[in-house]
Amino acid sequence: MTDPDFNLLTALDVLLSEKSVAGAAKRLELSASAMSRTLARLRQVTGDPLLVRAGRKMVLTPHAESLQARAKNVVTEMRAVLNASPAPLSLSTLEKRFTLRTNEGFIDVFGPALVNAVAREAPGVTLEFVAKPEKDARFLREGRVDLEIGVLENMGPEIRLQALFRDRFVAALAKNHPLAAFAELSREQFVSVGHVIASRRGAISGPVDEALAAYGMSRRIAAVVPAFSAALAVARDAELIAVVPASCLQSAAGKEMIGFPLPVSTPEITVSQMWHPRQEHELAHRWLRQLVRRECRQP
DNA sequence: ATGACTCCTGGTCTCATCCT
DNA sequence: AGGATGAGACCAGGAGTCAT
Repeated sequence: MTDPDFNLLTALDVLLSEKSVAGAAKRLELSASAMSRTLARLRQVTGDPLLVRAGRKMVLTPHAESLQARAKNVVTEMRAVLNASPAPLSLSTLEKRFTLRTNEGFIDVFGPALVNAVAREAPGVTLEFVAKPEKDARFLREGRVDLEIGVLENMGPEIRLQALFRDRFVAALAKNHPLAAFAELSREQFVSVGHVIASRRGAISGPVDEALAAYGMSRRIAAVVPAFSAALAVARDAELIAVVPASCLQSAAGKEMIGFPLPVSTPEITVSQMWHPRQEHELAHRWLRQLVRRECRQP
């Protein structure tokens, strides 16, 4: 059995990302005709047209879309294997943009410290924080995100993971709330006040409600908001309780609140940073991971 | 070991076709 | 009409084979 031509992988990666024979040819410094012939060989090897006409443009077939992320990974790995001694990392001259996918609560608490640390160590680096409406490993797989930060949940077996800190939920009240004068909150006090909860998907029941149900109790949900920062702001001005991770109390909104241990038991959460294996040995990415770990020590 | 030969791969050039 | 794509013709260079 003969191996396929592995040079085709590079061409496949560029063709799928450019979605154009001419564009891929330009990027690989080939003629359009040569690129066209390469595409023909790829079609023969894969048994799929890969790129098909759609008016003046070309579009990917479903099979090509399914190959896109894998091809990119393989090419990156291949380059890493063949470049045994990468150039040393120079932080002072490093020009790079890292995309971090995380929730806004993390940005509120750790964003400023991370940005300051990056500015000190690598002034040419830009941190781009993007919203995380749902957990999905696709963004890491497809290389659209460099780091994902949050609580691990079905991210896929290949995703690399490093715990940053452990966190627990607390009941946050405005400092001028009548219950704020107490040393701790009883379960009765906890359910005597309306609650505002943060839920990306609009779910209004969680571990706290399950724990309360064990005592035959329930709380009144007065509002559901999409983010912990919004929950704190609403709780502060509407005399509600917001159940948020303790780390959120370090944010600007959180500093105006008092956090009480929950009167019911809920599991701790571990906040981790996650990345794709192709970034494992990349020096700049390794530096970023170390920086995030350092700046996110137990809040 | 070396040179001649053959085959294959991948390049350019050119032109036809398709689409806006 | 003009741009993008694809395919055929042709050429150059590398790799393998074989005789010397």
